[in-house]
Amino acid sequence: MEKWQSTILQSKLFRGFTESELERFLSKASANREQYQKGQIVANEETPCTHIGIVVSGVIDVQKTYPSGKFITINHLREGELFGEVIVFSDRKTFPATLIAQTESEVYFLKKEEIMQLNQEFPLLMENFVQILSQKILNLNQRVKSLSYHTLRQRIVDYILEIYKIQSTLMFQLPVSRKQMAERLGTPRPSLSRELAKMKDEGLIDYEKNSFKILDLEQLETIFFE
Amino acid sequence: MEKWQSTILQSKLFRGFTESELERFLSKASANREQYQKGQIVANEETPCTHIGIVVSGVIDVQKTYPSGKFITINHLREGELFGEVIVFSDRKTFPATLIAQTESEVYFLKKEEIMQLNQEFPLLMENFVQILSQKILNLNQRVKSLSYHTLRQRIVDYILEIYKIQSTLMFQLPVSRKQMAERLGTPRPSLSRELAKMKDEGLIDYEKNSFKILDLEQLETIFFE
DNA sequence: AAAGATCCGTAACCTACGTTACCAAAGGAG
DNA sequence: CTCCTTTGGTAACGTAGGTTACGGATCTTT
Repeated sequence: MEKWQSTILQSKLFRGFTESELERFLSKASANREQYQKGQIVANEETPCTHIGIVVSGVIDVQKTYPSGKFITINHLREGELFGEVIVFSDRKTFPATLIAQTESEVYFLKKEEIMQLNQEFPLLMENFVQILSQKILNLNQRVKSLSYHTLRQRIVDYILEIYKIQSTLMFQLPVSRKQMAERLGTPRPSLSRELAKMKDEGLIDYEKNSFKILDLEQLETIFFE
Repeated sequence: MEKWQSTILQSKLFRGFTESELERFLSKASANREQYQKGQIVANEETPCTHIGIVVSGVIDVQKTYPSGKFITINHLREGELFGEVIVFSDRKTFPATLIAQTESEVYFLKKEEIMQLNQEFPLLMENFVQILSQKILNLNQRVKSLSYHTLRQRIVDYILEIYKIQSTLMFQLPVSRKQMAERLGTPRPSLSRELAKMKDEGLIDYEKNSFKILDLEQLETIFFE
């Protein structure tokens, strides 16, 4: 089995495939590999997207362009990673960002229609595909949730209640340092300290070092409604 | 064609199906409709999710429960709406929230395995399914983007640049009132006025009533990097 | 044990921006 | 035209929380 094939085998799209299954699949799909030089455009923003791509080798940058022409790199795609999987089957049929080879790269392309066709013979492919999308949604939901809190205290309470749910006890050890906790909550450490102190003052929680205790669960939850 | 069937036909999952196709589909799938009284639980939080549900009649509330037992209703599912579609194929196999009938309701269930099987004969089903997920991701991305801005000015600039992209001119008419714009940006109107005035002061933009003019595009974009 | 280095809490300061209030301009309705 | 409602600008105030600085505690290295 060639190297590019084993790379593809490791992508989430082919999870669970055996080597022979993959080879059988590849023999039925149209051979569609492309090479890119460093700096070469793989796909331009607003360009139609008709294939899913799997990075076989190299690194591909995802760049968002601003009206003035400046851009920022918002992601790096490495070996085995996918792109276009969200776009091909959506209403919006064009790339939301530019893909550009950061190093010399190779990409395997899989046409939308082929995925649908080969589906019968390789149901696992579609199952993987759907799972990739589902997982993405769950992650985004999580992200939206934490971004939706508009006060630091809400994020703190959310975090504390999460631990409470896992450990099922009102007294628990904080599994991380203050510094880590602050990072996780996306706030500077002094702000976290201050807010925790305030909450202790108000009798909502108590703590000493990393031993925490929830004093007023009901009250804690009310802050989500503010 | 019975009423419940035409309701299902209007759900996104069966978009593009003809009546006869749907009937053929339903005859091959296991008949799986359930009735619920008002207040009856359709699915409990943290309970395994093995089916996709389509609301045939009535309204079903989606409720998130807090540790203390209190809950909030985060969504209402009406006729033709889906649930479980994100969960069935993901790692997390359990419901993230409780489903409870707000009125007397009926639900059509479609087993995960059946979707995969009937896939060959009804490829449109899977295509619709994938499209539903894709669309959801795009919406969530949009949501994350706008939530990610942590200053009012960033949201304002994002909004202005959006109009600029559409109209492709540095001078344009604002298509909405200040009040509407403020709502869209999720900020009180006085805050918006103040910030706009500040930006005019700083020479970034100019405006008079609803006639806007971008004076320093480069400078405007830099605020995304702060 | 001494000397850094890292972690944590506290306090002072400052900025963004929500809130409220008030007034002017604009648009309808009589 | 007058009266009233809606819309928009401005200013004063309050608060959350980011920023910086510092001092004490804990941990590590030699």
